[in-house]
Amino acid sequence: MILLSIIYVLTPESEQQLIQTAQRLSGITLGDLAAQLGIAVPENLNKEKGWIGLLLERALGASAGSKPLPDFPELGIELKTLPIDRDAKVLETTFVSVAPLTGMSGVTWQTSHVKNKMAKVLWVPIISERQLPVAERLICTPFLWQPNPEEEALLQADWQELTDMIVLGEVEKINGKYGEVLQLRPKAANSKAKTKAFDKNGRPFQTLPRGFYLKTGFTQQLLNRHLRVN
DNA sequence: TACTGATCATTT
DNA sequence: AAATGATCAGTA
Repeated sequence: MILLSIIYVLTPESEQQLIQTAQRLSGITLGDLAAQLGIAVPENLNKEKGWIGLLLERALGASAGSKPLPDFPELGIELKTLPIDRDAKVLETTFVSVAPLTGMSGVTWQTSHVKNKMAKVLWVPIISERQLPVAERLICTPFLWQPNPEEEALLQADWQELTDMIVLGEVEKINGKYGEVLQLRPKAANSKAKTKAFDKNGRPFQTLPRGFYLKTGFTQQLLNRHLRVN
């Protein structure tokens, strides 16, 4: 008798189906998953930092490519892997979206990329300690999250503060310390990458592209809630 | 050891 | 160049 593959290669047709498939991945290693998908596992992630995210996208049937859409457009769900250690401590910040530095007149929280990306997220925690070989890293129980009013208020406040600074031409004054739960940091190929922004006199200049990231304390709380529930 | 700034691959 | 997927790694 042949075991049914736990791998889902077609796009899920419902939220429940997606969650069910994700749940069936929990408890298996990245090496096992990659083998079933016929994908080679890198020695480390130095040159393939997004490898785990792409692996999970394929396993769950996310729409391929780098389109400006949620991973599961029909379901309005974004997929995020969450690196944790064996004690369920979050190890990294979570990239949300690139930060527009121009053409933001009229942009509000309601229409922001941050709000829309974080509207509904399927989090897949991965025990991903650096010392652990990539193939041995372990997929944990996924959970679907929608920001509650308090969480959304936190995100909105930080987004507003950071966006206001950008609009005022103070983007280069921003560092990772700003924001309680959401920060603005470089998001680029290297420190020489440039994109257009405006200075405080409204004059265009070239600066490092930035992105919004969720701080680890925030994602840690989301995870803790679900650990208590489960 | 936590955190911020730097960096890597791929696709459009 | 900008979007997708993130983690690396030096230093405070």
